[in-house]
Amino acid sequence: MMHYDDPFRGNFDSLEEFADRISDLLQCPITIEDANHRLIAYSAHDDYTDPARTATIISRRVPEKVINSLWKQGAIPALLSSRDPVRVASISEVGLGSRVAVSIWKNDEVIGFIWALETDRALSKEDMELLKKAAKAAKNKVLQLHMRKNKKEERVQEFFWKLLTGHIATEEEIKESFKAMQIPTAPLFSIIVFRFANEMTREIEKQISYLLQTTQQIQLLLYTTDQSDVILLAAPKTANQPLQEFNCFIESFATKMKERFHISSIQSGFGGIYETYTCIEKSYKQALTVLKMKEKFPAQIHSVHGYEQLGIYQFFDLLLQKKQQGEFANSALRKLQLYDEKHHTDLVETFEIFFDRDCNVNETAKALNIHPNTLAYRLKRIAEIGEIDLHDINQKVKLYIDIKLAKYEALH
Amino acid sequence: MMHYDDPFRGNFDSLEEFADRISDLLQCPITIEDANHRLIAYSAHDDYTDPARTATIISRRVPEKVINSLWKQGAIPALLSSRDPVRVASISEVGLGSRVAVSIWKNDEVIGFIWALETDRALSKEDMELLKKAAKAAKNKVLQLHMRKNKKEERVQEFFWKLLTGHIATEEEIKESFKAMQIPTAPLFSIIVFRFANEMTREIEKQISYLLQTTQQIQLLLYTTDQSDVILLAAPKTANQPLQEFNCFIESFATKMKERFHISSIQSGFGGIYETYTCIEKSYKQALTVLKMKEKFPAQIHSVHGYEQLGIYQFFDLLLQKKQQGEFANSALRKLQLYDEKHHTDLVETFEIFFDRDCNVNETAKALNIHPNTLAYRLKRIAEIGEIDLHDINQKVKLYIDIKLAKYEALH
DNA sequence: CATTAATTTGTGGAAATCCACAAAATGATA
DNA sequence: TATCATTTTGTGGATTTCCACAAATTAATG
Repeated sequence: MMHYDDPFRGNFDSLEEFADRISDLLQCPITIEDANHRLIAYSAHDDYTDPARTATIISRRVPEKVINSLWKQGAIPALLSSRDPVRVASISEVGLGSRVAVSIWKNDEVIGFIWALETDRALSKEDMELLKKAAKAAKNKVLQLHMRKNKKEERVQEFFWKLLTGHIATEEEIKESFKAMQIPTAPLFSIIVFRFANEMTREIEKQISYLLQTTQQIQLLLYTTDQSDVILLAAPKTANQPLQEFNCFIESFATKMKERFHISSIQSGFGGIYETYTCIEKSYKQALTVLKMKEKFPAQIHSVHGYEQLGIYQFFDLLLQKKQQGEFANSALRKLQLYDEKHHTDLVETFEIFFDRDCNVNETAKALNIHPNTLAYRLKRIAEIGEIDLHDINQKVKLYIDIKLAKYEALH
Repeated sequence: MMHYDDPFRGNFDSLEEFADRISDLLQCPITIEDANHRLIAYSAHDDYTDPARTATIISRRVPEKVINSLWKQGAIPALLSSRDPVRVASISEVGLGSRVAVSIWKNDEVIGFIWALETDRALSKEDMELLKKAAKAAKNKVLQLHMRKNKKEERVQEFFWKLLTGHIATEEEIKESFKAMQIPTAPLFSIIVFRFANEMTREIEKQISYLLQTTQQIQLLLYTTDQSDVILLAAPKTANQPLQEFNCFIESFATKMKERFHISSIQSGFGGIYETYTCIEKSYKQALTVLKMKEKFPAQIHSVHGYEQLGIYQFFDLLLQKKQQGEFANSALRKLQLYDEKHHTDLVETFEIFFDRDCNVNETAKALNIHPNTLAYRLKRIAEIGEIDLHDINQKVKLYIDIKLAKYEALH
């Protein structure tokens, strides 16, 4: 094998040609990916590749389970923190053979990776050095793609915000724009919003973007950020159980953010699942409603992400408006509140928890740390003082909603 | 028809002559009233007038029920706020044909009205302009009368309608009027509405009036009728149990009407109980809401008269609006409805009755004429098919409300 | 501080609910 | 018509709830 000072000096028409060159020099299959593990180029003269590489080439991106393994096992973190080649042991569970990888850098940012599969021999020190040089040489080629994508992204982002704010009126106009920007369409979709505890740094944003681009649980159509919110237009993979798919995706996203980046306390919500694009604004608003309600009623609905699962809290904004106009007086609640204040009792809270627990005496007593008979006594008093019939579901539900509504109002 | 610059330039000996002049120009019957709808003058050359006009001329005042209709329908408010002619669609219930009216102004005060009946043709733009000129020309003549009668009290019924339609803005103004008309005031009050099955005859109206005047269960402040409704402004005798007092009064009123006059099937409702008179309009609307809800949900709330006792049905109008905008999708309900339709089952109804009966298994089973175990089985199926947790009160309440709301929508 | 009312906890038995299982009835389908 | 899945009804026993009563504790008041 000959070693020039710079074996990649020449001009290459395409990255494919470049990949083939590396492959020739190292005598092993080469794959080049962008920062989001999308396939950019691969060498063609190879007679053996492992299942992971095959799948990557077929789907033009690295399979999610492979990415996950590489994260867990530490390869990707290493590549993101060092400019030196990294050897990756084989991971048979995901069909990944032993390989060496190096990251492609532009200033302080990773913009891609080169992978060299060790088919029949381990790469030597010199080979590793060569690979490192290759990464440097690939920089400009990859950068061009990167730049192009960035420019396109900006246009797309603006378009997305138009959708979110309802500034494109007709379905056709939207569909045309989707086509023009080569955004895939989907029969069903919803807006997902992730809300972080703090405003995101450039760094975190990149990591989130990475996670989203590489997920395969849902189909990501569009994506943008707004201060501490990450907003997605996402489609379920199948039309069968969209709610569950979204929920799974959200859960796993939160888990990954925690595991990989130690970012926890992410709140999330998604709006209604629609089939017409003019509903995007509505879905976005509903997603925001979910987040708002989670903030106000963390105990009741922390495990809920979908607008539909909000249940009665869906219409609390509406009710609050009316309530503040002086409608919906509830003298039962007023009497109970008065009594509570005067006698330092907790009748209102007792009823609230009682109803929260599906009117189950034992559970409620446990939750309140009181004897079941005490609860029975209190319920009797609630009926007397509030002059309500605790077997009349209408009265009960109204009182419950009014209690929650009062809480909601107080937190406003 | 000739159009002078001012066709009313000449001097008229009387307003009758003036009315005839307008009638000649517009080729339609003309009536001139003062601000209190007392007849001042009318044209004589007409061969057709509608019942409302006939009655007005005979009694020298516009019949109460006609005034009431005009308030409710918005014609009088429009005339009081604009100097332009207003077209009033015919109101057949009170024998009022289509007409155009214009108000007569002195500075910022309305001192009278001119009515032009559209007997066989609609008035043109030019005719309307002419009418407006006539109103200006009539000012001085009417003013003379107005001055003479200025001190005379406004008629009570019209005042009541102003209150009911929210056309008196300030509390003080209302209080002054109460004093001026020697209507007693009360610290608390509400609007009660009785709705009869048919429009009331003069005879029945007299009997009702008698019953109301002589009751001592509540204090009757004001009283009017509107087609088949009797509308009261009533105050409780004591501030202690106003709700109960109203309920008792309503029950006993219904009983008496039945016993003495064999009139049954009276629906009744009363609005919120307030202490400021500016809430009269609100209380009236709430009373009407009670009646509307009783009509739609007779089984649930037939024994309820007060708005507060409506419970969750208070906000059904609000929710329906949102529902029709495509919010509040409930996939659980959709699945259950689908299943019911496909398999001729009654899962939705089962859940509805179950929740109606406070989730009591035995009672529900009895109500549905099924074995308690059958109910248990159905509930299990409801949980499975609707994918809901029957111990999650939020999901249950939401499903219940959505079922009732769907019923409400269907009845609309 | 004594008294009284209101609240909490404890006990036990009647009533109900819940649950598992089985048998019977019904309905759809081929 | 036979077959299979679904639905309804029945039975019995473990568990829970409901209710009445009583004792103990706490709070409020003069």
